[in-house]
Amino acid sequence: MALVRTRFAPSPSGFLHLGNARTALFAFLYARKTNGRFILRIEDTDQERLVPGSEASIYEDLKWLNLNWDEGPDIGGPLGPYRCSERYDVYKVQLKRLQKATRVYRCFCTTEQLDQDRALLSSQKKLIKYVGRCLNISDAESEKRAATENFVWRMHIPPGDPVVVNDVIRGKVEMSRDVIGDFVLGRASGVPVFLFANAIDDAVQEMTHVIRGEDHLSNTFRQVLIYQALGHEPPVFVHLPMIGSEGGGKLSKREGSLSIGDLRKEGFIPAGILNYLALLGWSPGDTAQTGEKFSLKELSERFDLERVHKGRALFDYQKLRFLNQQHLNDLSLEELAKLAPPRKPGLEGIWKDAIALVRQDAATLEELYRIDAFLAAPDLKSSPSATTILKGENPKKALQEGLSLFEKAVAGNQPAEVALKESIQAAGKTVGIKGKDLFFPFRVALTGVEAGPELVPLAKILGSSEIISRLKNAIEFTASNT
RNA sequence: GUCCCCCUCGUCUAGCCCGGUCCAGGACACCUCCCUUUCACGGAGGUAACAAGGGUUCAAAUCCCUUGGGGGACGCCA
Repeated sequence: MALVRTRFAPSPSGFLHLGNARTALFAFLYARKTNGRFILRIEDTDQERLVPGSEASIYEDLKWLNLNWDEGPDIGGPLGPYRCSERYDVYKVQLKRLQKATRVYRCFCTTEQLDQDRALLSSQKKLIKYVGRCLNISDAESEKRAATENFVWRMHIPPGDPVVVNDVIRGKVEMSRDVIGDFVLGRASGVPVFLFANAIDDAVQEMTHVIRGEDHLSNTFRQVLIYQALGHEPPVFVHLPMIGSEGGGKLSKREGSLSIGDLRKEGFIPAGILNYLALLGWSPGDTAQTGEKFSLKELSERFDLERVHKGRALFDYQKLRFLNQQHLNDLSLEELAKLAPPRKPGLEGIWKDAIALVRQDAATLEELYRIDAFLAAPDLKSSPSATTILKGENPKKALQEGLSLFEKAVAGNQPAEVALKESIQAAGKTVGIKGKDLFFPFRVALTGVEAGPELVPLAKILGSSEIISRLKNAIEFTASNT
């Protein structure tokens, strides 16, 4: 079997989104699985929609995800260039070939005319396609008008057998020729439209598998017609189901958090995102036995096109979080600290110990920074927990007793964490309280809240003088909190 | 409107091709309990689905048809 070549062909008109990223992932996985090649091609034929910087950000996001390509605009390759805007001469040559093989004619219709045509057809509840106004203009007249008028090249589709697309996921799909209108291949300037450039590039760059979103399925019939006219064997088509948003609608740009860049900012890591994405529309089939956690390497080994779903899948933030957490658990404290370094000065020395206290809770790197709230002294006045817990005689007495015991203990060179634990227990005995009645006042006094990391390890990080200061503050607070 | 595609728990899915082992299995979320002097983590349970209706068959989630619902396409966007 020939070497598998798959490609990811984004247009540099925005950032890499989840849907795109999954398409890239599947193309990548299939190439890796088959020891083939994964190619990146930038489809920048529409200069108007080009967003400066987006090409660079696509590279960055793909690299961050570890979806590395074997050929591409930045690294070159044997069948380049890999940026459509640098391939206009290729399209011109192929357009000439196509003109010899089939009817390709100039269309002088204006945008306004075409809009009117479509509006009319729509109101008549008819099939919307090109009405064929310019189809019968003679070659001589066409030539003449081309000198002064703007035009596009259209490929004529005469009646004939239905066009067949063999799709790995959907099977054999047919479309009648008469619903396919004469479509545009390119502008007078030589700039092709997507449909044409894309088909040509896939053919010329010897792609064996075209893996892309289902939204391209209806384009595929036109592209097959181009392949047939040119005498190219069409690639194997793989149209992936779409991803829908949590509410069931489109996964659109308005859901800003769904771009890879934003997910990265939210503290998701590549392994988690990739794992989640792979399971969106595909399943290895035996997850009841194996579980659902897979590394990129495992995915590369297990992936297959046959098990890709037909129906669309809805994005589920919770599950993304869950899988991200699973992969976060694999990271050592060193790695975590490197990926999520302290944001406040002076924390470098204790940072690893600090994040160790919250890593169990954290589904994202960002959630590691919850520890910051405990590292800073609490503002008891604005804490609802302090107002309710640090009330009455017992908590006050316990804190006072605890503080004095703690001060003695640390003066005797006892480590802060040991001193705190023993002081709390001793204070409880003296005052005659235990359990939550005893520990909650101390927890709230030290952190301001009732829920948080374990107190004793936290004490070790905070150090004795900080604890003393917080306890004093809390005692002071109890006096005013009546 | 026309064409194409799709439809198993709330969500992701296994099973469907090759009907019986499925009064449908797993995971996320949710609920309960255990662990825990907090929250979480972890552990043990639980609620919850074959879109509907017709066929075919001894037997249908699995095969066929119809209806319904959803998505995509119909650009000098990709």
